[in-house]
Amino acid sequence: MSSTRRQYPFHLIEPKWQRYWDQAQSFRAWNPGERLPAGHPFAVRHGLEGQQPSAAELPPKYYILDMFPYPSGAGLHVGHPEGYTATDILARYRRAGGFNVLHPMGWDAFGLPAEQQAVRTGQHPRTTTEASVANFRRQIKSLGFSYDWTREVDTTDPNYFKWTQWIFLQLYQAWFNPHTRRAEPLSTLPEPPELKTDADVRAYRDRHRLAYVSEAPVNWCPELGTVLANEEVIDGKSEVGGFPVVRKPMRQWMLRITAYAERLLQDLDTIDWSESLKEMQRNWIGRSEGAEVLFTVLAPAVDRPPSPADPAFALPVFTTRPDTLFGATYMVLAPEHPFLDAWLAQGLIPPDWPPGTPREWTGGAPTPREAIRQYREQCASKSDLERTELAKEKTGVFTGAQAQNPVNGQAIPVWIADYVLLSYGTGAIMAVPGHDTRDLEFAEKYHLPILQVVQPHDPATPWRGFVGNGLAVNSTGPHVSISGLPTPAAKRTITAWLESRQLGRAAVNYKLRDWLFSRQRYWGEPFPIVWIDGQHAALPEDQLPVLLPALDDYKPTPDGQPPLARADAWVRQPDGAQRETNTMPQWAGSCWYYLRYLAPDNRERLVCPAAEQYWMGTAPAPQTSAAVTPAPPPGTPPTHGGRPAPTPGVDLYVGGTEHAVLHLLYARFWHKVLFDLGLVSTAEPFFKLVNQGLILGEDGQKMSKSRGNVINPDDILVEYGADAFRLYEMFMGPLEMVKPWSTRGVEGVYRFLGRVWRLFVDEASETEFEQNCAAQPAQAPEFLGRIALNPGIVDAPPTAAQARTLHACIKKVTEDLDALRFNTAISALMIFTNEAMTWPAKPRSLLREFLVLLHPFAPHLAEELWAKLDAPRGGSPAALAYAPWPAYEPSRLVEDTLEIPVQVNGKLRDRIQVPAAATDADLERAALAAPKAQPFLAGKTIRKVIVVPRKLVNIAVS
RNA sequence: GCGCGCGUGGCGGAAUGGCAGACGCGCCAGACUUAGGAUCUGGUCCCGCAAGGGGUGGAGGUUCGAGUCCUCUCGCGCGCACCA
Repeated sequence: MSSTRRQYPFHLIEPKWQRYWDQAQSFRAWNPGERLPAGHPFAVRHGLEGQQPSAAELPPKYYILDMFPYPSGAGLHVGHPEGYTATDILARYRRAGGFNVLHPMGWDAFGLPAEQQAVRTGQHPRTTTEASVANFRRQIKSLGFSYDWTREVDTTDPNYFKWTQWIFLQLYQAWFNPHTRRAEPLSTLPEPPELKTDADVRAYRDRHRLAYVSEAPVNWCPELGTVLANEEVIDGKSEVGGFPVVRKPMRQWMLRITAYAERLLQDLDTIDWSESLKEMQRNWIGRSEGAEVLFTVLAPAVDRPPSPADPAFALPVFTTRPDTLFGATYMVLAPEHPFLDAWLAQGLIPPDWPPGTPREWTGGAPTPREAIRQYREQCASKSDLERTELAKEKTGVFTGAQAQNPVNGQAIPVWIADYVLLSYGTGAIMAVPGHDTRDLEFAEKYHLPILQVVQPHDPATPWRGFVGNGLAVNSTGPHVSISGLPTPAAKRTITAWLESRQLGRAAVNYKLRDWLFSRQRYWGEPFPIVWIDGQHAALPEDQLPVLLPALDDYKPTPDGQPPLARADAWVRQPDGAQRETNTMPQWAGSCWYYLRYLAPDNRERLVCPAAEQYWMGTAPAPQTSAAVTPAPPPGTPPTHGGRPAPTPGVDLYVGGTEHAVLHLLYARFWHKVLFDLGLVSTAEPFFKLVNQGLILGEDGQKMSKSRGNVINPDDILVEYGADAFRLYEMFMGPLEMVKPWSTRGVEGVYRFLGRVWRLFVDEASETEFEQNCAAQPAQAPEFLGRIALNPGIVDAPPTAAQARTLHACIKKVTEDLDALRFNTAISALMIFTNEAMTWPAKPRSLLREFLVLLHPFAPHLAEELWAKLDAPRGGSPAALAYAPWPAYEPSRLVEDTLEIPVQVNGKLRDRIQVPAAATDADLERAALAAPKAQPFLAGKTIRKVIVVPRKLVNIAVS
C-alpha cells in the first residue's frame, strides 16, 4: 500500500497550512473588549481591524465544545477525532457564516492511569502527564483542527485547579434553601432557637453545607486503594480494572447533589439533548412519587402504649403504592438500619421467639437477638459483588417484632433482609407480596401471606404478582375504605386520609445519591481544607492554590490512608492544623473547564462576567448589522426582534455516551450552584449536546489491544493525510451511529480528494513537480508552488447547467451541515466534483465557491487550491478561513424541463418529459398519454388521477 | 425483567408519505499504458432473452401511493437493574 503513488502532495500541503494557521493565529477567538489586530482575517471580514469591540459590536458568538480528553500514554485512537472532526467542520462553517467562534481544547489530566504508573515506576505523575499531553497535542494538531490554542487549559495546572479548589470552597460555604430552591451563602441559613452551644450551631451549619463530611459506608476498592463513587462500581466491581469492591465505613467528603435532583430533572426539558440521553439522566435521578407511611412497632414487653406519635415506636416506610396498604403482610428493614440498634436497646425486640414462629423464619438462631446479629454479620461480610450475584435468592430473618398497619390496625411481622437498601427511601418497606414481584418472591420462600388488593382491569389477568393499575379490592378498614377505586384515585384517597390522621404524607424519592467527592489518591486536586481539633475549616482564598507535595511513594498506606498522609511536613501546618489528605475525583476538573476557556488567563476570577455573558449568550444582543447576517445555528431558539437570539450556554457540545450520566450530571450540578451564587448567567451549561457513536474495528468488534484491531490515526495520516482521515471519519455514516472502521473506505475519500486536486491543477506541471521532487526532495515545498492551474479553468461566466450543479451542492451542503449530516454533505461535494470533471471549461468563480464549501471538511487542500486559484492574478481575495459562506439561489436550481414518473395504481410505468411551467392539468394530460402506461390503462376505468406538482402522477384505475 | 434505539444490496450507508438502493467501497467489462494495486469510461438488488414480475427482518392495517405512519411479532445493540 505504501508503494502506491500519492493522490496529491498532502505531505507538503498539510504541514504548510498548519504552520500558517499557527503563525497567523487564524483561529484565535476574540473576547469583548480585546483589541483586534490589523490584518487578522476575522477583523478584516467584520470591519473591526484595530478596534476593541464590545459584546454588542462583535458578531454573534458560537461556542462549540469538545469533551476534552484524558491524555493517556497510548495516544489518540480513531474515536477521539470523530467528534473533534465534526466540531471542527461546524466551527469552520460558522466562521464562514459570520459568527465569532469559540472552539477550544484542553486536557483532563488528573487521574488514575498516570498515578498507577507512578506507583509502579516511582516517576512523578506530572512527568508522564506532560509527556502524554505533548503527544496528544501533536496528534491533534496534525489533524488541522481550528482550535484557539491560546485558550488551552490543563486541569493539573495550578492556575487552573486553584479555581477548582475555589469552587469547592463556594460549595463548602453554601447551603440549599428548600424554600427558594437555590444555593445560598451559609449566612442566610436560619438557626433554630433550640441550638444552645457553639458546637450545636457549628454542627447544624455543617449538616447543611453543599460540601459536607459523612461517615457513611463507602465503596472501598482494596486493589485500587481508594473509595469509588456508586457510578464507578459496576456489578460490585470497579469500573476501572474490574477489581472487587467492598463496603467500608470511612470519613468522606460528599457533595449535596440530591438537593438539585428536581431541578436537574426539570431543566432537562429546556435543553436540546437526544431523548435517549435525557432518559438516561432521568433514570439516574430516578424520581418516584408516593407516600411515606408511619407504621407502629408493637412492644408487648415495654410499659408505654405504642403510638405512631411516639418516635420510639414509629416505623416510616416509603411506598409508591399507598393504594396497596391493605395488602401489606409483613415489613422489612435494611439489615444496617439504625432503628434496629435502638429497638435492641429499648427492648422492642423480644427476648424469645414469639410462640408459633416457624423455624424457617429464625435463621436457625435460638433468639431474635441472635438471629439479627448473625444475619447482620453475614451481610456485612458480603461484598457488593456477592450481594448482586446472590440477588437471585433473597434472604432475611424475622426480628421477632410486630408492627401495626395504620389503615386496619393489623399486626404484621417485621423482618430484616438485604433486598431492602438502607440508602433508599427510609431504609424500610411495607411488603405487599400480592402486587410486588420482589415481595412475592420473598413471601413465597418464607411462606408469608399473600393478599389480593388490586383487581386488574382485564379479568383474564391473574392478580397474583400483578403490579399495574387496576381497581382496589379488599381495601376496607374500620376508618377508611378505598375498595372499588381505580389505582390513581385510590392512591390520592388513602394518602389524604393518612395525612389527615398524621399517619403519613405524600412524598417524593430519588435514586440519586449525594456525590462521594473524596479519593484516597495522590494525583488529584488537594482540598482547600484543614482540620483543627477534629473540625474542618476552609483555607482562606489567598492560600489557593493548595499544591501537591513531593512524595517518594505514591501508594496509599495499607490502612486506607491516602498517599498524601505520608507528606508529614505538608500535612502539619505551623498553627497545629492538619491538611485534608484526600484529593478530589477526576470529575472535579471537568465540571467547569468549559467556563475556564472563556477567559483562561484571568488570575482574579473564575471567569470574567463580560466574557461569560458574551460566550454563554446572555449579553445584550448585538445591534443588527447589514454586514453580518449569519444563518441561524441549528436548533435556534426563538428570535428576538427578527434576529437569532444567542443560544444560552454552549451552542454545541460533542462527546461520547460514556459520559451520559457522570460528567454531564456533575457539570450541570456545579453549573447550577454557580448560577445560584451569581457566578454564571445561565441555568444550564450545554444547550445542545450530541453523542458521537462508537467506532468499531474492521471486524465489527469493539477496538481493543487484546483483539488487535486498534487503528492508530498516526498510521492513517502518514498514508492518506489528515484531510482524507477527517473526511472518512465523517463519511462513514451518521455522527451518532455506531459504525465499523474500514481502511478501504479511507481510500475512497482519498481518491475523491485526488480528483479535486486534478480538477484544479495542470497534469503536465504536476508530472514535472513529481520528477523535480524525486531529484531534489529538499526543495519540494518550493516546487509545490510551481504547479500550474488546470488550463480548463477560465474566467467565463458559468452555463446555466454549471450554475445549477453548484447551487444544488450549496443547498445540500448547507442544509446538511445545519443538521449535522456530514456524510450526505460529503456525498454532495463528490457529486459536484464528478460533474465538474467533465466540464471542458471550468468557470473560476464556481470553483472558488466550491472551495468554500469544501474547506470545513478538507481545510488543508482547500487552502492550497484557494491560494493557487488566484495566484496568477496576484493572490487570493481573502483568507479562506473567513471567506463568506455562499448562499444558494433558488432561481439557479430551476430546470427547463422536468422528468415526471407516471404510476398506474402506484406502480411505476413510464417517465414523461414536461416543461417546468406545466400545470397540473398539463401533467395529467401528458401522463394519460404516456406510451408505456397505455397497456395498463386499456380497458380500465380511470377512477382518479393524483398529480403531485413537479413530482409525480399516479393514475388509479379499476 | 424494565427503559431507549436500530433492522434497507456482497459491505458502509442514501431516500419532507411520492421513481428504493444517492454517495462511497468491492466486483465485472473496456480505454490509456512496458506495467497497473495509478487514472479514465461503462456496468453492478433478485428472477427473466425480453415483456414483465418480485424486493427495505416477518404478519396484518391505514392510504391513490408505505422503507417511512399504526398494531402485533422476531432479531440485534445500548442503558438501568432488588430503587419499594
